[in-house]
Amino acid sequence: MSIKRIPQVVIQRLPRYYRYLGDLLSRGITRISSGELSRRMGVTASQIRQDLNHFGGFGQQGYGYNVETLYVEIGKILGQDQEYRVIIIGAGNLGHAVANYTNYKKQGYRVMALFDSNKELVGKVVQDSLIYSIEDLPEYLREHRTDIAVLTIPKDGALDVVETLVEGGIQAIWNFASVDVPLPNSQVVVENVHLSDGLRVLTYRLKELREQKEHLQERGL
Amino acid sequence: MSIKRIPQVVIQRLPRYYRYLGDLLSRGITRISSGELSRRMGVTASQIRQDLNHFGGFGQQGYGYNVETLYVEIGKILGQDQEYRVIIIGAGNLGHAVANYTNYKKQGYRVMALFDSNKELVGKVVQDSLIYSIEDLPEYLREHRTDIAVLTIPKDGALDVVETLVEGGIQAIWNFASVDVPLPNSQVVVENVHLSDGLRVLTYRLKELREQKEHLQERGL
DNA sequence: AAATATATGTGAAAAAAATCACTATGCTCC
DNA sequence: GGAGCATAGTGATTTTTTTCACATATATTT
Repeated sequence: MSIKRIPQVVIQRLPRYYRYLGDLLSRGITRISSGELSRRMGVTASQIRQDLNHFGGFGQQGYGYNVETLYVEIGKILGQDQEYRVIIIGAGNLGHAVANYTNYKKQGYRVMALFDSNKELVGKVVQDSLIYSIEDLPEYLREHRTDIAVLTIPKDGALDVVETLVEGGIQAIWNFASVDVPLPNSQVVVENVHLSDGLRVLTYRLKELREQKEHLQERGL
Repeated sequence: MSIKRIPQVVIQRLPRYYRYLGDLLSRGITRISSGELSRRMGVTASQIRQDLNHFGGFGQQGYGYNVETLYVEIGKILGQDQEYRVIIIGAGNLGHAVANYTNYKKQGYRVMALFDSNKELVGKVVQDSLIYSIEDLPEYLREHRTDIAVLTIPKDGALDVVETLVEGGIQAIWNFASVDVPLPNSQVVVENVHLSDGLRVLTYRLKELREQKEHLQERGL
């Protein structure tokens, strides 16, 4: 109902709700209350209700939420009611992993092609998709409508590839190259993934945990 | 100086500062001001200064920050002054990718072994590390001090493996299995990675972008 | 059919995070 | 070595996010 902008933090929480609801759905659970969902997810019920309310009332007082309805509605918000054509630039292990992962269980993403600069890989097939030479990318983009490009290449060539992609009309880039891709212009959206960031946060918390332990030991516990 | 707890959001931003500083360092830039760094990173200078101040004054008025000092200091905060022994559970594409990625350029992480349930992979070598049978995991853990376990397996067996890991004394789990691992107890830290969450946020923003475009077209622009 | 229990939606309050704006310090250049 | 400039550190303010708490609506039970 509201014209008010949806806060970014809320958007970032939606995929997690979506996962949990999908899980409930596959287990045959048809109804869920914010309280029960909050217990399972480890967040507050209040936050769940407030988040969902940004998009309108999906629930019913005294009853809760219908799992399927809520799942579908959040899916729509996230754009999961459409199919996206995906290409993957970089057919190394990570490219393969993403190809597997993305095609998995028909989630609305279709990997159409992979590209690599290694001539030995060109012509091979991954998950029903062909690996092309990176040199064929401009031509491919001219001939095939493509929604999302995934970058699973080392950082060195990454920004050049981005230029090619943007010139070829790509509107969304999922970037795993270890370099931040700045927004080339307002006609493109970019999601920069830095796996190592998560690993470093983990290390921080491990350090913290160990320090805590030491403190306890010092006090003879 | 402070005993005050560091906000989680600040911790999550540190790895990004760390990356940018590492990049500056490798390009021979020895000094940087919060203003200049803010321009490069696309955040406010104020936020940078405030974030860093949680850990004490690393800068100097009228000069800025010494890139190397700041890099090293943030590294220490993140626990990058130590080496971590890593094992990878799941030697598929993602496991391989993480093995490559984690060992890269001697970043303080050493991949010691991989484990897989596929007998055909057992005995092979990835990045100087041997692939073991998953059945050997308990024994391995008894004999080798290990800091971090990475889970790159499908979600089905994931929680069982976590149990084995925790019983074996693992304190940190970096989980790529498509299921949230709840904190088994307060002696373990877990970082759940859901690649698809980022993809869905990207899709949301792509949808938004396209809707915006449509609106503009309707108004004849 | 009434009574009771449940659980949403939401305005208000509280807490957290980000930004502002200024002070004081040390650098740089003349 | 002094003047002016640049910039960190930081208290105050603003904005954003989260949580609280309750009125209302629906379901369920007796």
